[in-house]
Amino acid sequence: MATRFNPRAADARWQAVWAERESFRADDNSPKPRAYVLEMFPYPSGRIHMGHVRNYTMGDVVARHKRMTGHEVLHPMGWDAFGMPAENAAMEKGVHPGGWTRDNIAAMRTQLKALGLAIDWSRELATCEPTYYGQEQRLFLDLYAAGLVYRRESAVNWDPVDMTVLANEQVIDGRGWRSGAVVEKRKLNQWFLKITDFAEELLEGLGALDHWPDKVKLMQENWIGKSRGLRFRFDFVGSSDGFEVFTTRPDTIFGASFAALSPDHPIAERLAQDSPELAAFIAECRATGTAAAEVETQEKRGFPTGLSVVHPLDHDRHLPVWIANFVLMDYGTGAIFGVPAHDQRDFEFAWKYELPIARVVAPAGDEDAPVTGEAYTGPGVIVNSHFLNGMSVEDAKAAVIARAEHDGWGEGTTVWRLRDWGVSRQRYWGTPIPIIHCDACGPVPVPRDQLPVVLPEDVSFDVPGNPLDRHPSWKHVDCPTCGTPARRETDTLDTFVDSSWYFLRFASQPDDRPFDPAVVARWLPVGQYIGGVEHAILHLLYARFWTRALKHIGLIDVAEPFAGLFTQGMVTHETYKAPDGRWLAPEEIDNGIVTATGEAVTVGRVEKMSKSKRNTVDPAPILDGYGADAVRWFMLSDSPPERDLPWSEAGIEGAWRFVQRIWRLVDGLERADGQDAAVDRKVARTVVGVGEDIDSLSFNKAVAKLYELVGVLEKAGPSRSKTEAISVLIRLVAPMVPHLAEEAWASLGEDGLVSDASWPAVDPALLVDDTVTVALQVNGKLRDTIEVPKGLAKDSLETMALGSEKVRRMLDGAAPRKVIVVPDRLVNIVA
RNA sequence: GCGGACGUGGCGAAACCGGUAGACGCGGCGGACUUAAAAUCCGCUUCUCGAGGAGAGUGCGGGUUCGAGUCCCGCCGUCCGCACCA
Repeated sequence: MATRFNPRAADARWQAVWAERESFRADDNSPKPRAYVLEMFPYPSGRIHMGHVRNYTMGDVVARHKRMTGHEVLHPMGWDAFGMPAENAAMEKGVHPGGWTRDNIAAMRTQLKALGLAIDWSRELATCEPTYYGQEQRLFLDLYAAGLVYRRESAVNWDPVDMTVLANEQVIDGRGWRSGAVVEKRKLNQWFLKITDFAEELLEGLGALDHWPDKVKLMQENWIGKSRGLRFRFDFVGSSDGFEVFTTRPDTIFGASFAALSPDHPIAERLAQDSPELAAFIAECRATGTAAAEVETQEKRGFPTGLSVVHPLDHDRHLPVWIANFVLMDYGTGAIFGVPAHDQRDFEFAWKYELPIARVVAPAGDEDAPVTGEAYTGPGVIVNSHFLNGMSVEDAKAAVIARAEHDGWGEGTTVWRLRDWGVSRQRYWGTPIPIIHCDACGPVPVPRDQLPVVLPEDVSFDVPGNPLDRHPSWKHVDCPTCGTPARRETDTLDTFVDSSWYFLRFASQPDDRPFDPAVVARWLPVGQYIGGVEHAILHLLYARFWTRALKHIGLIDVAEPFAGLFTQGMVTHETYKAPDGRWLAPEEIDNGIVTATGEAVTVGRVEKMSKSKRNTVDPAPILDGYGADAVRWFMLSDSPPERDLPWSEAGIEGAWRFVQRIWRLVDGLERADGQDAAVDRKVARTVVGVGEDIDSLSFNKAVAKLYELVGVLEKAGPSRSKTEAISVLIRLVAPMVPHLAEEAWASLGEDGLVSDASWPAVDPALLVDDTVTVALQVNGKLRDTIEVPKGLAKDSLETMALGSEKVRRMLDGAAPRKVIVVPDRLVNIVA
């Protein structure tokens, strides 16, 4: 009597067995080779979404496969538990961020466990617990002691209603995303980490990351933004006073027709004190948003200071000094020289204010052609430039730098786009910065024996602003140095700090320090890290920096935290619209009709699941209905893992059918003797192929090979080969559909758990085919195929090809002009 | 604007080093089983014409080659990242 695989019963049963046996506990002292498999830990929003399911399924397949191939596997899970949503919930619902977060963690832990992940839950951590963030405070103080942390005044986006700092992404059209209030630029004292000290290292280090996607490495390279150029000093006419500029095009120095300062430049601010017009201009520049695309369309504007500077290579030439809205204070020196002929921004500026546009670079033959319409940025030879004339652009750059250094007015230098990492957040739900401010002693680190600095529980969110700042007692402490009354730092750390070292804490979590370096050394670097591309820059760069900083101060011995990185695609879904244009959720629709109203539905593009488009699918009911294995199988099927995966009802149905097909093979197995060579060969090829596909994370290809094998086994008659093949099949699918695999393993009467089984061995002889199919082409077009023994000689193949009836018909009596024979592949006859 | 990726059936996709394009899955069509449905099984499913068979075909236009989805040149389109970076 045929039965069905029933995930409702099986999933929970096997999950309980794994938990009880601690099957996935990682042993720090194991003699086996180690594999650290990690997926980016989730923010505990309250429910898992399909993106989590896909991410953790992929990691789980890798982890389980590594176990089967003899590795000691570390595959942990934790919670990126600090951050704004908890405070927003507190404000909206009046709940405590801690309670809200911990409830969410409990709910999501249950959901993740229902996926049957091979996780070492004994290492679970949450960044919002003092046991974690207290250790983070230690690391922060270590970096502080090493001079990698500093404090300075910096401009921030300030929301005057919510009384908080906003990230650039939270400023929409110049207004706070929550309050809608017009955002102000404010200067606040903020803590910074000196990531720029590591710019060169972080850039160079990318070169050794062979198992990272090129795309991510390139994005980081661009973000770090290394530029070589010349930094030099302009003196005001008749004065020894002046300012520095930076350029990557010193070769165009004779084409300069003006100098420009950023509106935020100290000289501009000084001049503004005596000039209300300039002060007004600067205020206008600051008012217009620095955000996004509006910059592109924004007009170049300037304010003439009336001052001039001396050209360093021609003291008789004086360049007017402008304040210009397109000069950024935080790149280079905040000042430039303008070469309108060869820089598009300078060109637009010069055009508007009628400044000279002098060509100094020209393609051959165009030496005297004026530059019109747009700046010329192409290659060429230097012209109109005294001693540079006739040089290439590259030679001229070197020559000008050499001259500047020889004469002492400038030097070749490197400028970075990367800026130091501001980590201060004026929020409650984050790691308290372990610093005490004393009027007499300045900022003083909290003594180690007073760590952790724990967040107070009794806080309210009924008024805007930082609850830590207005808490009646928390911030009032005595100075650790002089004992006089002092104040705690009330800012908390950016949550990216929390996620910059959690992978170290997973490897080792002693009570009295952040980690044991010896144990960390055994596990790190992470062998395979998996997560979304949205973290390609910030998280992955910060984690690289933090790891390097810890190595720099001697706490660990690894420089790069993640040896292998994989960025998976999103889970997408069709979108639906009602006739009136409102978005419809999938469950409101039946067969192209809105269930409630009978209206026709317009099916829109397949897009990333999002609340606004209402095209999300909650994994929970799907897991209930189909079980974990069908969901996992679907997540691995069809789409390559780096690409988006369109979710569909039909797709999950297909996965469900396949799970049952495997079960029927096991359930309906008739044991018999006798060999089936074709089955043996197919099995051997599949074992090797699936193993390779999992190693390269090509899960969709592994899935296709498994479908093929199942198809072959379904058609094969009973034999010893088939019986063994089914046992092999179960081991091959075990990383993907572990519950079914355990159930089948037990049903087959195999020993122990399939989770502890080894990956099947293969007889290499079975991988070699003794016959091959050879294609016969005439003029490159396929006309026939022949089965021949592998390795058949060229002349035999040629003879057979010319003997083919279909080939003869195509040749129509004509003698072949040429015959190309590729043994074991094809014969091409050129007529 | 700069940088990058990608473009293959109705859909998701495969195709190792230039060598039988479309494996595998979804959907669709036809059939079997059944009182019926579900489940399951079998066959067909790139397009065009057709009895067999033939022709076309990997975004478009060229090129290299006995042979191009794959290599080269030029377009077009989609997506992603950065965005006044001197």
